[in-house]
Amino acid sequence: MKHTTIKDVAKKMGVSVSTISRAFNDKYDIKKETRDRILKMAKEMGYSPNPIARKLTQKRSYNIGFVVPEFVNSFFPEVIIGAQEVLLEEGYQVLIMQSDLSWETERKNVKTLVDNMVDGLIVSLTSEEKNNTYYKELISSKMPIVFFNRVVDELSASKVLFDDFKWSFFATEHLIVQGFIDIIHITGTKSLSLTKNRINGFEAAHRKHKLKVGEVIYTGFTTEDGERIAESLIEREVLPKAIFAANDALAIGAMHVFKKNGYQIPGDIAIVGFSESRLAEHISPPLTSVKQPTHDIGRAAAQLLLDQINTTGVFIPQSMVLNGRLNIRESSVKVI
Amino acid sequence: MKHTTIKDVAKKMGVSVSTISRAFNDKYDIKKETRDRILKMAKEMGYSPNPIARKLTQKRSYNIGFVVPEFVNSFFPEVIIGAQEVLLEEGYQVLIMQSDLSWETERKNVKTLVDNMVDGLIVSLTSEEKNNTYYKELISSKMPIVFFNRVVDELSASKVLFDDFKWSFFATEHLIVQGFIDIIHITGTKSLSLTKNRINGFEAAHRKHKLKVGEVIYTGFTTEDGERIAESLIEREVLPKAIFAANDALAIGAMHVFKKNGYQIPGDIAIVGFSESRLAEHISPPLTSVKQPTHDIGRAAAQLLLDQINTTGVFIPQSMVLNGRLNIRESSVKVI
DNA sequence: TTGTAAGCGTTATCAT
DNA sequence: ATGATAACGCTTACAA
Repeated sequence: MKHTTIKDVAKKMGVSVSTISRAFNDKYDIKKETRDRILKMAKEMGYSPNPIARKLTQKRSYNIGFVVPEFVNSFFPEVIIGAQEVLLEEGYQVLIMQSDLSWETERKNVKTLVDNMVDGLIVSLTSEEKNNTYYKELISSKMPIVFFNRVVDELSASKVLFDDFKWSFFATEHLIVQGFIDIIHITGTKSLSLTKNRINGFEAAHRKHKLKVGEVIYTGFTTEDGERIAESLIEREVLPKAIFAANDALAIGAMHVFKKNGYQIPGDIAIVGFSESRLAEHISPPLTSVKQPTHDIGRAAAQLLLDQINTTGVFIPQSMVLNGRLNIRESSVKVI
Repeated sequence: MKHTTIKDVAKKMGVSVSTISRAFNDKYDIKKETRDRILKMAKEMGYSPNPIARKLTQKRSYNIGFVVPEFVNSFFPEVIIGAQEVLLEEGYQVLIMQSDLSWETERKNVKTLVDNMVDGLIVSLTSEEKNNTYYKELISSKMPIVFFNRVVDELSASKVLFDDFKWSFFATEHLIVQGFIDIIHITGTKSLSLTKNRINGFEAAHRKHKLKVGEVIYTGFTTEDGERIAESLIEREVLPKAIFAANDALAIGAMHVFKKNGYQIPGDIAIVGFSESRLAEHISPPLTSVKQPTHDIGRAAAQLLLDQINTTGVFIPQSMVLNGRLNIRESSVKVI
């Protein structure tokens, strides 16, 4: 089964290749009648323009590249689905690549996508330091690109953001209001600004309530990291009264260890997570967590990207901040 | 920042384009010395061959397409990561597309990937009926392709399988041995053969133990489906003693509803899941489930695909069946 | 309205 | 060992 080419169709119909081409690209003058005839014949012969060849002459590929640091947690898949909804609607296909938390892999992924001439990119960084000059060049080469979740200020591109400071503040304040003092914040990669913002929110809540600012412990972002920290906490003389974790995986890992060691949650220690995962309401006790609007983040990123793609003149990068919600569940509610 | 082309380099170095080309494709005769000189210069100028143009003349793209029905549950992401491990090693990039449980989207995804000239495809079907003739044509057009998880016998391609019958049998037998009789099996899409195989295993275990075969209830594969079924079960006069769910989402949904209505698990009703998810050991009570070797499924699929890609003569499709494990946890252990 | 032919960035065949 | 040039499948001035 050889691929039918434009020439085959042209020959068969006794017209020139350009006529065929025109039939497939509405913008040229072509008699409606002949166009219909060509399209019909093409369908019969199973012909459709080879996108590779098309890309070589044109600019557009109608493919969008989506690069995420990982996708085992449902956060990124949910964002992707949101983006895909609006992109498919507009006739774009979404090519997804995951970086396995490695900036080298991320770099390769972006390169592959760019080489494949995607019309735009939606990216969440693995690192906020490593690929910056690369992205700068990419941006100044006019590649439409939108960052989300893990972004860096320095890059002048559109961004979809979440107010980590604010929601971290609310989450912490919730614990304080419930009467838990002596709260520890466990968080992941130090260098990410979402980490910094969450820490700032954590501290601000303490200051507002005139409390001594709680300890911050750095680790990774996985369940295993949460377990490790909980174990080290248990070895201490006194346990904190509450833990505010920078994501649900961390919270769930810690919770697991505490329960295994006979501690009551929230009785002995209360727990709050962040970026609510699917597990939150199904684990025991149900986990209080900050819900990010994953779906909408994806949709917004896609929209911003389309705006940029469709802008002919100079494009001014936009930043959008989306709103969240604190879902209060049993894990953080003071038992009397 | 225009893209540097082969001509730019050729002109700059005063050699012909073919020499440059040769330098980048080892297989040609070229003096080592000049090749090194060219490669060095190319790097300086930031030149690398344009893969689009390359694809137009060659066959290979060194891209592999990966199509999954969904990826919110961690099953597919884990498989992808496994496959990516071996593929990246071999210099391939992995383009992922998700079909959103729609066979139309799946069809478009595969087409996009094929149009982009991927060297091979790894696919898990959304439906076992819908795209068959399409895949048949694809296969007979010599596109290397490996199916996994959701496959159809009819298609003669390599497959990575899991012995659903066997593990369903074991899971059911475990419940029987624990003393639970009156077991109900809830399962998803009727038309999938993995569904049928799991049902067969469920029934075979009953027959082996000379028990009346339990009821089978069809629904979808989501947490919400599990919740709905549990509710309808509660409305009945008598509750079954145990539930064997065809996946963890279903099990967890059902569990959630039972707990909310005050039923003890496993006291009032025992539960077993399938395709162990991350949640299994973190929910309460921890869920007994059949663990599939997700990682290895991915690796095996990738290996099979590479074998096919690297076979010059006729390729004989291979099928691999991977082994699982029944992780017994609290949710299915008889309380005395 | 349609055809001719140059060009997109490579690789591959044939000379030299 | 290297250079010229056709070819890959398509788009797009430019002509007709």
